[in-house]
Amino acid sequence: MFAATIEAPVRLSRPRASEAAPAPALTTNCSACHLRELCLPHGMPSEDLGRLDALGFARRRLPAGRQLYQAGDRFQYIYAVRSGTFKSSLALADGREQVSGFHMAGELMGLDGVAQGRHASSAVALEDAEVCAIPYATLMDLSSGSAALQHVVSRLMSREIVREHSLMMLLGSMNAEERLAAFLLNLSQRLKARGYSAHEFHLRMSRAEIGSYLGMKLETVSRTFSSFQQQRLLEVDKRHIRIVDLPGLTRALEVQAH
Amino acid sequence: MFAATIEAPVRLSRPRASEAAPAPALTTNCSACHLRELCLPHGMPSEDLGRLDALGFARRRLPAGRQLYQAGDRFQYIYAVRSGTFKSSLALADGREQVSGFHMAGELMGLDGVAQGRHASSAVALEDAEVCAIPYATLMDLSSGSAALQHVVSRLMSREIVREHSLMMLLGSMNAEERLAAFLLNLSQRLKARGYSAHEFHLRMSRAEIGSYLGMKLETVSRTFSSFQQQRLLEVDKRHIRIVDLPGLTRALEVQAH
DNA sequence: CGTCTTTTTGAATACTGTCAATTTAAGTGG
DNA sequence: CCACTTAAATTGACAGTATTCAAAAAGACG
Repeated sequence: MFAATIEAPVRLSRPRASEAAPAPALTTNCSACHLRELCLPHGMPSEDLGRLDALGFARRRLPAGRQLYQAGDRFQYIYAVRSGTFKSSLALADGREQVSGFHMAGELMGLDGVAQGRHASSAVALEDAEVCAIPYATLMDLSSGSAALQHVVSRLMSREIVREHSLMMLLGSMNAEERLAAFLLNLSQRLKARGYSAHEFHLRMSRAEIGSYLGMKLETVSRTFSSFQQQRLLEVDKRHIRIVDLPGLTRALEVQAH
Repeated sequence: MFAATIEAPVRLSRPRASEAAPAPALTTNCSACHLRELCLPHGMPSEDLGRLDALGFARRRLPAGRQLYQAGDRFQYIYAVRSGTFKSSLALADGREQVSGFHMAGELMGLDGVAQGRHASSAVALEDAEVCAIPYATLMDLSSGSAALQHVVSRLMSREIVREHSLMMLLGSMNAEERLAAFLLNLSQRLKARGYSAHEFHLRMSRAEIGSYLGMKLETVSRTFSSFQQQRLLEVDKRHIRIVDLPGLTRALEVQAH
């Protein structure tokens, strides 16, 4: 059963070419997926890939702003982003939220739910998006028969730990310029890995969301963007970013005279 | 093979009652361990516990200040703290370090190494300490035959993710007093869970290490301790801490008028 | 076309960091 | 046993960075 509080009615927009398929709406075939090198199947031998295919993960479309899951919801699925961008965030006691990550195609969400059997964070689509819903229990069953799959899952969790390490480092020891530079360079790399331009892109998140993620106020984010522009490192037009001086931006990260 | 750069010669102090045992020096029997409810075996059915016992994890003693592993070292073991306290830390490009965690009896270290096959952080004993060295590959082999063990390991990794989440929140949205209060309350809880006083304890780490962990300078840590003392929340004598007003300290966390 | 949200920018404030001096504790060696 | 050295912690004064409050401009959306 889906957790009723969050699993929004799946609005399959324009069921294109779905008449022929016998399966209920869209399911995923990992071995044929264009994201396979970025996603769960990465580094998996083809025989195990076949087993993943057999599961046929259901796809879900979400319009911009829709929540995928919420902290406290029963944990059943991990989600692989197929398209669009998500933010995940934690709620503080007093109602504030802190953004804990942004996720794009091929990245997994929801691994923090394994610990308690309930999601520890919430995930929201920042633009129209699509995910694969991977039933965790099924994945575990499958991986007990496959050392390779087991390792892949463990490695993904560990990668999440490492990712958070670097964010901690950022939050614990960098100033505003270093934080924003790190953020932009990270985004740039991930976009490049997905075949997009590393130099020019559109931010899917607001200044407030960036600030929340980086541990600074939205005004400071805005000022830092302006400062980078004055330094001729960036050209900024609202959410459209052009990295003019990539080495310079990288230096903003390295030259830390703390 | 042990990674020669870090695996210090195991100095088995006083091999007590080891003559009779055929196994090389000290090994662990999880099912009889006084830490079993806090450590890896937590929540594991007894049959799986038996399998853990069969592995007989080697113990290692470390004097204060000795490194257990270093970032970049080949990843082979995860470590369970038996006694003593550890800090784990990340090295920054410019040589600075950031403390990413403190670990005490029953807690696991090294899970961040799974991702790359190399340790992503370093771990150092803050006082004389002892660990169980758990060979990761063996643990994986074992868990492919046991769904319960597999779940336990996954849950532990996920718990690490959640733990880091809360640290991110701390670093991203709290001021100095809130950070230190959160740190002390967390320590207090963990000590209590281990049968120690929740109100009075001895810090194993320096002001600089606390500051690094909390994303503030050592002087600010010191000032905040003094401030808590003036507010009659704590009594502080160097590293000896007495929590005088636990509810008050908790309020320092909740009353965030940001 | 008006409303609402997002972003930018300015000015003043607050908090934390920096630099420096002092105290205390812990070790070292004469 | 005491002088000496070293490391850790505290405290003060000042500087610098980020936050807060406020206002205006620019888009986005219905």
